[in-house]
Amino acid sequence: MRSSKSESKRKPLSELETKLMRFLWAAGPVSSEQVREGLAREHPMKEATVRTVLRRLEEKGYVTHEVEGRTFIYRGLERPEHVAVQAIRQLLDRFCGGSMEQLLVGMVDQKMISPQELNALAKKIAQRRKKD
Amino acid sequence: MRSSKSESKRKPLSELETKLMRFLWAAGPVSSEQVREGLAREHPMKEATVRTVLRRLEEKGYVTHEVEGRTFIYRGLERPEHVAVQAIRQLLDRFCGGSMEQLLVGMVDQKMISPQELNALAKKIAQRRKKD
DNA sequence: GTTGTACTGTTACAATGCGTAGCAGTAAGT
DNA sequence: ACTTACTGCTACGCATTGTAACAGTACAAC
Repeated sequence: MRSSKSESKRKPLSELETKLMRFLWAAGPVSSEQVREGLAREHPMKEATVRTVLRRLEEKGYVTHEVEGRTFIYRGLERPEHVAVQAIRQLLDRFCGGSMEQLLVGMVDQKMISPQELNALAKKIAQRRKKD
Repeated sequence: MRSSKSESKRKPLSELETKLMRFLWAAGPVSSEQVREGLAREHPMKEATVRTVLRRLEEKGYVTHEVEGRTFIYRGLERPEHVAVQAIRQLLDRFCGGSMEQLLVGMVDQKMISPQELNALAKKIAQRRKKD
C-alpha cells in the first residue's frame, strides 16, 4: 500500500526563500524590516521585496505571523532539520527506491561521512533516544 | 580560490527529467523511442518531446549518448544514489549548518528510520567497508 | 538516382516560478 | 487633519519546464 505523503507535497524553497528561512530560524520571530536589515550585507533588498518573499513563504506554509501592534512578526513554522528530512524523503523515493541503506552507502561512497563517523553517530543517537 | 565542487553545482533535475532518469537507470542504455514507449502509460509524450528532455539532460550532464548506426543510445552517467547524495549535501549546508548529526537526529525524530535500524545499518556498512 | 523513411538539429511557445518592486489603502500617532 | 508606518494588491522581466513542430540529412528501397 502507498504511504500517505500528503504534507510532504509542499512546494520547495527557492534560493532566496531559503536565505530568509535561515535568518528566521537563527534570529527568531522578527519583523520584515528586521529581516531586511539582517540580510542587508548578504543580499540587499527593498522592504517590499522582503515582504513579498515572506508572504510567499507563508503561502507555502513555512512561516506564520502574528500581529504585534501594526507590525507583522514572522516566525518559522518548522525546525530546519525537518525541512531537510522532508526533502530527503523525496530523494529516497526518487533515487534510491526507498532504500535507506542504498542512500547511506551512497553517502559513505562519496565520502560525505566515513563509516566510522556514521557508526559513532548512530550509536550516540540510539543511546540518547533510549532514555527519553 | 574557488573550491573544486564544480560538479555539485549542476542544475537540479525537474520532475519530468527525474522520470526519464529513473527509466534510464532501470532500463539501461536505450533509444529515445524506447524511452517514449517505456513511459507511455505513466506519462505519454511525443517523440520530439522525449528527445528534447533527453537533450536537456545531456546538457545538464546527467546522461550521455553513443551513436549506434543513426540512432542515439542514451545512458545515465551517474548512479542514482550519487545524485541523491549530492542533493543531500546541499540540504546539509542549507538547513543543518553542515551538521550530519543534526540531520540524522532529524531523520530519527521524524521516524524516517528508527535508532535501531540506523545503528544496524551503520554497523553493517562499517563492517562491509573494512575489507576494502 | 530519385524517393521515402528514419533520425537528428533547431526553434518556438505557453505556463509557471522567482526576484524585484511600485502603488494604493489604512490605521496610528501628533 | 496630516504625516507616518505598515500591509494588500498588482506587475513585470527573466529563466525554467513541458510541449512540440519543422527543417535537414543520411540510408534504404526501388
